[in-house]
Amino acid sequence: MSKLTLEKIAELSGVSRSTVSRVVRNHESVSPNVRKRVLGVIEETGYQPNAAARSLAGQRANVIGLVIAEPAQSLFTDPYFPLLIQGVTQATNDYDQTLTLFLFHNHSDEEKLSPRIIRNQLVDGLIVSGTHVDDPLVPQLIESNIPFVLVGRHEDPRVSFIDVDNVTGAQSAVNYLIRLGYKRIGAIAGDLKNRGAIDRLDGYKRALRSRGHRVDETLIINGDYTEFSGFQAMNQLIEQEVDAVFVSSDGMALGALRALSENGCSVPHDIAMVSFDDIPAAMHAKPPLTTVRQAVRRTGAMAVETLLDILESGATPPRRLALPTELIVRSSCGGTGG
Amino acid sequence: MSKLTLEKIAELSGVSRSTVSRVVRNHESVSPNVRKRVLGVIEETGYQPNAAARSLAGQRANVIGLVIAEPAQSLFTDPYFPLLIQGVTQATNDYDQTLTLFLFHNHSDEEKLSPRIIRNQLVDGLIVSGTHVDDPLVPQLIESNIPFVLVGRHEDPRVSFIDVDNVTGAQSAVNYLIRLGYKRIGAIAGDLKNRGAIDRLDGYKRALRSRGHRVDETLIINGDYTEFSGFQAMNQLIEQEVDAVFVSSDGMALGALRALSENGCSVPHDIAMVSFDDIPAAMHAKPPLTTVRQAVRRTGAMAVETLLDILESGATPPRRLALPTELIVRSSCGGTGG
DNA sequence: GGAGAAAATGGGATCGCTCCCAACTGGAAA
DNA sequence: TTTCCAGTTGGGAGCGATCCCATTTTCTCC
Repeated sequence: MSKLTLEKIAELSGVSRSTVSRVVRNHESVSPNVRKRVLGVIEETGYQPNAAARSLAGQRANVIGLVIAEPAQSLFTDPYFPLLIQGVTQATNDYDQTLTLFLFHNHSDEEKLSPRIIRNQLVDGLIVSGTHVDDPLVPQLIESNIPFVLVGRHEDPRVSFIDVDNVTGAQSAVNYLIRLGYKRIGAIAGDLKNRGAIDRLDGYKRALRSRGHRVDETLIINGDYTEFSGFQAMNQLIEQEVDAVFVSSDGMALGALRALSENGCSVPHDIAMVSFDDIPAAMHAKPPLTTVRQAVRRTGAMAVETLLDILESGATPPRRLALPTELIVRSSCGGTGG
Repeated sequence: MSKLTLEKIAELSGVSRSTVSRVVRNHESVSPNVRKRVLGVIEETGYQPNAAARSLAGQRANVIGLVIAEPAQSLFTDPYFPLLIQGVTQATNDYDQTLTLFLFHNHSDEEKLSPRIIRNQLVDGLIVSGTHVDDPLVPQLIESNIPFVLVGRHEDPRVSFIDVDNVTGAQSAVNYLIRLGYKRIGAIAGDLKNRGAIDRLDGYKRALRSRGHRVDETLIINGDYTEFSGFQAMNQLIEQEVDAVFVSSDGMALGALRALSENGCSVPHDIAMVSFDDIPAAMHAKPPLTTVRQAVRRTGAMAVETLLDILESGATPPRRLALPTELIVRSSCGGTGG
């Protein structure tokens, strides 16, 4: 079949190019019967507007970009990004947007790709996740005037973001441990280049302080969100004789559990554990993990909705949202969960 | 800064639009000193060609699409797709291509998206994964003449694909069990709408037959690649008093391991296990899994390379590649692995 | 040194759409 | 009936590249 263009549809329905365009965009006034006729032809022929021409001529391409600026180690270890991608694609499908994925595997990718992303005009706007604190990408994006939504909060007041309330979530988890009577509560933190990891650790500290406990830095071990780093960190913590641990992600908690079991420690009998994320595997761990649930898919979908809103109504005022978390009680702390 | 176009670069370097275009595309003849001058201006200004204009005017947009036609249940349970995405993005970054991601969450997505993908001219070509046997998408793509590479083999001789040699891989795994002396070997299959799952089961059967064993259909349980389905399937198999199991994916093997441990069966003492994939968690399972490694990232990268080759040299003859697998011996079968 | 070929360069036409303004329509008001 | 205006409709002018052909420059060789 020959290539379908606006012009061809116009010809077939006996109107002009402009009118067909108006019908397709569903804008401005077109008389009902002309509209119906044109829609009929479009339906029949299966016409789809050419995206490239569209974005060349007008301002919108209906393409949004998802940037994952993570050096990607945990990309497959941890289901966070897959879930985020799911949420984002779900929403882009619903809103008839096309998704372009930019995944930085290392710094040179970042340097190579970011100018392209910014000046290419391939995308109408961007959803940006996995950035580190002080990531140079964010200021670059601000300066370039490209509309974008960050996943995770940011200090700059001009930035729109969707955040998960990590501080409060972590705080509630640690409060729960304190309430159950644990005294010597360690923490396994995530990669502290990461805003979320910082906030979770901050929540841990706040909970301790607000209940009159001292924060003992020797009880805080840094990991990097991988299962293995959780394993290593837990092995260090065991020597500190903690009676409970707050682990910043379920993925690391799984590693921590493995370390404990290899050392003959029973959970929660010898050491209690709370973690963060509520990934599917958390429920099936041994013992099932008490963990702070964050709605990752929801976050992705919200990011898309927020970006589309910005695209339609402008970037000011910046949209700043914090999604709540929920403590899912299972048996890894003893207590109510059984 | 005002918008950078070819014309502007031309002006700045004192040549014509066409010449700059030739420099950018790195085609045809341009005298060395002019080329150098133009490249200098491009470097200075940070010019990036407008992708939309490019694809409108020429034939290539340097955008390739990745279609994941999986109703996405296992998308985050199993690291297969994340790894594939990694491999693909790695390669698209290396080859200066942009990646557009199409994720079908359900059938209505597929129906809605596939015409758009095909006629939109958004992408130069497609990498298609997660399709079922008899998926209507494949014939549609063939008919539409859009260049594409399938991940996983396909009967139609016109289709180019990158396959993993699932039959041989499964066969070697089951042969290994047989060699170790196991007699009553069960199987937990993947979703049999899936070519790979069929092939793995086929490999299992071939191995049995080639060693003179009978295939007992009551020892074959179907799962769907999720951890939970592995758990359920194993619970059924226990009653069949098997002494070994071939599990079609590590994700299901993890569930099977859980079922066994809950039933007080020790691995490999009471029941031996081999599985497929060699995901990162396989190494950390208890006991570490003997499993067939498939190079998923490599598959993704190969798919990109193959597609680019097709884009450059035409789709005929179809490219058909099978990647080898490797049996990684750990301790879940007893035997050499310790 | 000049003819002819090859290499380098320039500019018009074009891709398929949106934007904008002009022109046409028909009904209400004068 | 004429005038006016809102509601429609049509078509020209780009958007920023590529492609192709025409033109100019440079090289080669007799």
